Amino acid sequence: MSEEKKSLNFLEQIIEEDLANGMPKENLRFRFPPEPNGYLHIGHTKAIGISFGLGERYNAPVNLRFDDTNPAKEEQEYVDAIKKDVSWLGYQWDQELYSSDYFQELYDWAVQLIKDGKAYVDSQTSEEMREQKGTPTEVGKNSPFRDRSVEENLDLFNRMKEGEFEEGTYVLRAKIDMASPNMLMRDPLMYRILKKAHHRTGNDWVIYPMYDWTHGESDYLEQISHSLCSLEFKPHRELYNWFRDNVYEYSKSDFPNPPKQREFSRLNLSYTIMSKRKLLKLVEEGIVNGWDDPRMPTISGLRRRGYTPASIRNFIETVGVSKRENVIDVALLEFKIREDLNKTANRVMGVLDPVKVVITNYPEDKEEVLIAENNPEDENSGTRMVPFSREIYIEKEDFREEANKKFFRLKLGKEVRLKNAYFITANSCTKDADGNITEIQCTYDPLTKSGSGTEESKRKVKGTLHWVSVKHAVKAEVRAYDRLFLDEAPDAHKDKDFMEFVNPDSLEKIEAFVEPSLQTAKIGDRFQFQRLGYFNVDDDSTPENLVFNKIVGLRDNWAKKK
RNA sequence: UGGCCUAUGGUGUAAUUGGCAACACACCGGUUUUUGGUACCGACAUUCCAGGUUCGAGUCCUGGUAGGCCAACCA
Repeated sequence: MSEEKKSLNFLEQIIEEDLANGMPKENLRFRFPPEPNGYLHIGHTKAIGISFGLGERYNAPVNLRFDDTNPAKEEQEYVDAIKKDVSWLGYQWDQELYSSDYFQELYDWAVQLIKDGKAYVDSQTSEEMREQKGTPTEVGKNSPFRDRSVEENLDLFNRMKEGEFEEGTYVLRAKIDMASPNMLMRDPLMYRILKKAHHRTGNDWVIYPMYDWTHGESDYLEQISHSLCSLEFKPHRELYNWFRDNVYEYSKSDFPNPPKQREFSRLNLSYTIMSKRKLLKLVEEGIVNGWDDPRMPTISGLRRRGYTPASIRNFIETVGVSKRENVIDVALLEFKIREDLNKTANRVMGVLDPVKVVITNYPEDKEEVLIAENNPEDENSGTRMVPFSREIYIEKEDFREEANKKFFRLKLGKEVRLKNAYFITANSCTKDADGNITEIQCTYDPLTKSGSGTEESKRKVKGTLHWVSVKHAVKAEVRAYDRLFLDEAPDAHKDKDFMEFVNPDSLEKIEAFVEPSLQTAKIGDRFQFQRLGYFNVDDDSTPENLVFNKIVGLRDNWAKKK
């Protein structure tokens, strides 16, 4: 057993240190805590991969906890989508939990804090409170209601809960320090009145706990050992600890293990955006056809596009974890799906931009069935039959009347190999009135049949073309995608809105011809269209109208040099 | 008139914690090839700057500089 020495990332180092300092391994417990207010995207996959990855590494449970404290933005639809996405990625959570499950417990602890003089009801407007809050460089001022008596606070808080007051009239605040250099410690809100139905608790509650109060205590109730989140929550850590330490005093016998929050940098991907709010805008404005549009960086979009869970997990793994701002080149993601599909996707032939080739010395009515290897990378993938006849389609760009030596494809007087078939030589071509080539006349060498073992079939030629027999071709719609944004970092411009960089030509619908074996392809099946790229069968596809998505093109050194 | 965080090739992550800067992607060049794919080989860095400690510094110290986050009854 050769142990590959893999260096630990900083989170693993923290855990190893805790373990070394006496934390029992059984205490390790993690969580992934999405708010069900949108669809998961590739950025979330990093957070998912970190916490679930740690769970796998240390054989520790990982909870899926929905952070559902804002009924105004959350919906069951999102809960369902998130569960589907996490499962699809191949992760199994220990318990499915909801912050809303803890509303009563949270309320009781809040009452306790009030009794201890550590929280108070404020009756100012949000504007007034904002003014008193100060700025990062100026200390804040105490609220005039900061010193209300415990009795009055208790009464008010209870009446808030009972629904006696309108939204915006009262809030519960933690009494900490209005002069703290950390804005979050300047008497943060714990509860606000929200008279909205919650997707799980319905109308049971009209006061809802805020993130900071909820999140840490949910971690605590679940006895999460390491609460991992992204960097922007770093300033929240002080408050996280304040709440945690105060509550700990009330309940350490029931919940002996205080959790700790640690932060890592979130994932950014070039040529796209990673903000639920902005992604929602693309959906709402019809820039894309929904959250699962194959151009979206959402998990559901990537899934529909044809990405495999393995490719995404590999991607996340090689991206790594650190605390510095980063932008990952989308080329790495593309590499990961090619790497996966190269080994697993069967090869087929499809012509996206066809021009007809007539093999003039091939008998009019003759048809033969050729044997084609499904996947040269996989011995067990077998072979399939591909029909051949006198008339075939090839790609327009695979023929030129004349071209230099660097052009390995078909040109007049030159011979190329047809993949799995024969060698052909172009003799002439016909054009329409505009000079477009409409047909190419070739002759074939009958002795060069692929797999026949003849000396002729082993001739070396520079070019091998993919093709589809005209008579047997199956029509299919191919959707080819370009990046959704033309700028490398569309939402990083201070002076420009990300919408300005939307690529108007990110979707191209192509009427293509594919080989007949694809007639029976099922939704989700992935193929390599030889020489073109990887494609999958889209959800819209039917046996009558096949629809393929282009997942990603093959690496193309020729295109680069042109 | 602040607090906190972060600086290693084009990108991202490493560096046995003070000992030959490594891996992957991208880019460039080559070999193989019935995919201009795959595979394989090669090229690609004065570790943000300036001082200091040390036989030895990406790592420690001092001082700068740059970038990020923090003023929602959002999470």
